[in-house]
Amino acid sequence: MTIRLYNTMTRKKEEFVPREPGKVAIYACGPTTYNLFHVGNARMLVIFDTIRRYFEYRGYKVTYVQNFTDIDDKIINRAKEEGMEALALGQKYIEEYFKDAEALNIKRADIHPKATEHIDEIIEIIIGLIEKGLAYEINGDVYFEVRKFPGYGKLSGRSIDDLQSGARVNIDERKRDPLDFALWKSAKEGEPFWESPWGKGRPGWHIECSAMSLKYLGPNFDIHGGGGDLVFPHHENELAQSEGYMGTEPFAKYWMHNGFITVNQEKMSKSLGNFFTVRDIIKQYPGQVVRFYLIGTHYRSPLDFDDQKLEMTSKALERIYNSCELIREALSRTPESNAQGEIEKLRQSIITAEQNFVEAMDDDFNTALAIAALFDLSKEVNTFLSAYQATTEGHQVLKQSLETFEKLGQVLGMDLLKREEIDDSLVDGLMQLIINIRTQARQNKDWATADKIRDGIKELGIILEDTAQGVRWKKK
RNA sequence: GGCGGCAUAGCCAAGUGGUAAGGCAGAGGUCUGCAAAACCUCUAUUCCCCAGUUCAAAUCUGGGUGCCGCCUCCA
Repeated sequence: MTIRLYNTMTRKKEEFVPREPGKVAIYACGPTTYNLFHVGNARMLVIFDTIRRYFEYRGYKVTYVQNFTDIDDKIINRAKEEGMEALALGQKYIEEYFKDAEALNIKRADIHPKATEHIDEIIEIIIGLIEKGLAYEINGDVYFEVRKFPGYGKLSGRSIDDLQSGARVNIDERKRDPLDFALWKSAKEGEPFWESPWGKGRPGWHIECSAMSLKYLGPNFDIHGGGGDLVFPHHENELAQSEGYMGTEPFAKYWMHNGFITVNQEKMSKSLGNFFTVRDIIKQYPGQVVRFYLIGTHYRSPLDFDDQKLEMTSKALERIYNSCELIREALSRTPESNAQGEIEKLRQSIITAEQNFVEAMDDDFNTALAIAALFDLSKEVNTFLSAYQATTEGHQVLKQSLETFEKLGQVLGMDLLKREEIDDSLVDGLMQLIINIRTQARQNKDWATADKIRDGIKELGIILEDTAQGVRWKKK
């Protein structure tokens, strides 16, 4: 079985054949660091993190690079508003980035390069492009000449003429073609700058990613990813520069793009202002719920965001948490070696679950289907448990199912063995007290008091469960 | 104007030729002091509409309708 993935370049699912056997080199365009990131950004981050985890699970040695664009117009403007240095602002939001990423269980990339730390490499590529006649300088600005690169438009599936007919605004008379884009921008008064052969200035957006991906992954690396809105112009331009500079193709073997998060069916974006930051959402929902929600839909489909859906996701996830908890409770019982029941069936279910999981993920990372395999296993486990007499052999297979939940969960970046709660030690303490009082009442068969307590705290959003192993409580 | 995507139950969502996964919500039952959790059963004769290809279509083709994205910074 091999992994198949959808390549934006060919608009088809293709079999994944790595550049080097057993290794995968992935580059994903990360966010511009002028703000806290929102759910839309989170989707891209979680998806590529999951893809990376899956390759690792399948035994590949992965090199995952995710950059930060830490210098550009938006950062400069934002810095002015906040009265900060542009570079310091970029750095600040990089730090904030890691806090939210951690909440979503997004692993650190192997390398997190920053644009501002690769100015030399960028300049070197621009020089090369000018030498090859693919770029030209005008008064300290350097532009890439799209007409000189024959393949321009191949990624986004458009011709230069199509693009021009729909071009909106902003025709710079100095450019040879309206679609020519900046490789180097001369610095205006008060802007941060670096020295270059064309004077003081800073790099254009697209060239940064060419420089960083080529530096860390080399030519013809495996997967280049990002949000669907980067296909044009960002990735198209990046491709043109990189292949033009290298003189070989392809720059990247597979291009992967995720669909957008929408709000009321409209794309969530910083520019529309209809965004929710991860920082805000995780005040109400654990990061694991947010992540589970993000991978509950295939990565190329649009995903509409609202509270109700997080609520549903939270309930669904609860099902798996419950299963794992039931297993652990069962395991805490002392096994008596006797009858064997449905052990073989459960053992088979574990194998089937993992097979289905792999099959789903192999098919263009179908996380939604992969999750269904976990639900199936959850059901099998619960069924097994409902008539379980603790046995040594039974314990063994239960342990195995628990390990499967853990392992496959981790591939998705989920810790299924631990229900994540928003911590609150005061509530924990109070709950212990309340449960003790209620238990006392129940022992006295004072059902009225017991029910009054249970109904009362339910109003407050806490559910009590009386189980054979004791009282459990959880937030609704 | 150009390019691309999507349309599956009350809701979310898989499914690219073989007769509709999974989750949430809902109904009934088992269990329980009563609940909850868990388990069992049920909940789309049908996949936006119309034609066509085929023994066979949610899946392929043509034509509609509706929604969305890209063509400007955006994951």
